Amino acid sequence: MAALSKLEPKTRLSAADWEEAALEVLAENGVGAVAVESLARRLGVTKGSFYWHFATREALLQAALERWERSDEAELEAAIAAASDPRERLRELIRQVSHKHPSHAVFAALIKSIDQPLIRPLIERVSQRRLAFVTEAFHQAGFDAAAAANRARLAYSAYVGFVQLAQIGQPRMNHDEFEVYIRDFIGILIPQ
Amino acid sequence: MAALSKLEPKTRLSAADWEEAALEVLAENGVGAVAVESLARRLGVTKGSFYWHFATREALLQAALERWERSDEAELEAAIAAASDPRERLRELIRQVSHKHPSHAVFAALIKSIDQPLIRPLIERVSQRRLAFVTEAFHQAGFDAAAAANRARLAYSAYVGFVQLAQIGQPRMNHDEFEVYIRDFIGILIPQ
DNA sequence: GGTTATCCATACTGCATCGTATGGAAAGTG
DNA sequence: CACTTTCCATACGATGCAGTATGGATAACC
Repeated sequence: MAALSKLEPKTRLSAADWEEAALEVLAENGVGAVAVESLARRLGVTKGSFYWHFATREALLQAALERWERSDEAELEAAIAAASDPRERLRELIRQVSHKHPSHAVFAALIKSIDQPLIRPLIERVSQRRLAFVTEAFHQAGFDAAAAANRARLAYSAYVGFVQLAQIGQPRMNHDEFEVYIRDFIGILIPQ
Repeated sequence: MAALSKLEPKTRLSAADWEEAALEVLAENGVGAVAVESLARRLGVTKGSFYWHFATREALLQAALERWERSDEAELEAAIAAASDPRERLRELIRQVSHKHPSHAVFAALIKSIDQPLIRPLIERVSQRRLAFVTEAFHQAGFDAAAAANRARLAYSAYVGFVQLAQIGQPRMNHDEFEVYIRDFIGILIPQ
C-alpha cells in the first residue's frame, strides 16, 4: 500500500502507482472517491497521465481490486499455515483481524459499494473463501458440518458488522474493553 | 411505506409522498439513488414539483430519514413491550428481525452511506438505542454488565453484517437452513 | 363564478467528472 | 548526439445532476 504518498513530486508514475493510490483513497473515502482528476491532483499530475496508463476509470478500479484480492487471498493462506490446532487457528485469525489492518479499511469501503457490478462478484469470491476457511476450521474443531457452517456465518457476519460499526466508533470501547470483547468473542464462539 | 407507487398519475403530491418515495428508492438503490429528477420521473412529475415542496435535496433526505427513525424507534418500543422474560424478549427480537422487513432494507442502505453528515449521526442514534436495549436484555437475563455489553455487541454486529451479506445471498441458505441458523444463533448467544 | 393559493412544467445556469485530441518534455537507445 | 519511446499538460466536448426563474394549470374558497 506504499507510504501515504500525497503530492510527492517524485519522478514519473507507473500503472502500479495509480493502483496503489486508488486503493488508498478507496480505503479512506470509498469507491466513489476513486475519481480520475482527484487522483491526479493527489499524485501531482493531470489526467493526461492517467489516460496513458489506463483506458478508463473502470480499468483502474479493476486493476486495483485485483491487486487487493490477491493480497487478501495471500493473508488467508498465511492464516491457514499459522497454527496446526484448528481452535488456535481460529483464535489467531480473530486476533489478527481484530487488530486493524489497512486491508480491512478497503473491505469496509468495498462492502458499501456492493451494488456495483465490479465490486459485487469480488465481495462474493472473497467472502466465499473466508467463510469456507472459517467453516472448515470449526469443522476440524469438532462441530458437525451444519453447526460449523452456522458458527462461521455468525463469526463472519459479526466481523463484517463490526468493521462497519467501527467507523462510527459505535461499540464505544477503549483499548482494554476491546481486548475483553475479543476474549468474550472467542469464548462465546469457540467453547472450551 | 405505502404501496409500490410507480408512475401513478394519481392526483397532486404532498411532501409526505416525496418522503415515502425517497425511502422506497433509498431501500432499493441506496442513498445516492435519491435524486431529484429521478424521483420526479418515478412519481410522474418534474423537478418543478419537488422544489415547491422542498428547498433542497438534503431537506428531503432529512425529512425522510426522520420519518424512518421515528418508525424504527416505535418498533423497538414495541419489542420491549412484547415479552416479560428477558430471554424470551431477545429470542422474539431476533426472530422478528430475521424475517425481513422493509425497515431493514433502509438500514442496510443507510449504513453504506455512513460517511455522509446526515446519515452518520442517525446511525449512531439508532445503533445506540438498539445496543442499549439488547444490552439491558442480556443484563436482565443474568449476565453481568460487561458480559451483557459484549454479547450485545456481538449480536448487533452479527445483525449488521448479516444484513449486508444478505444482499449478495452470501450465506447461501434456503428457508430451512436459515431457520436452523437462527436457532443456532439464539442457542449460541442465549445459553440455557 | 371569480379570485387566490396551491401545485407543477419548461427552460435555463452551474458544476463535477469522464473521456478525447494533440502537442510537448523527459528518459532511454543506438 | 540524433531519434524513438514513454509519460504528461492543456484544451475541449459530452453527460448527469442540483438548483433557479418564471409562467401556467388546477383546485379551494368566498
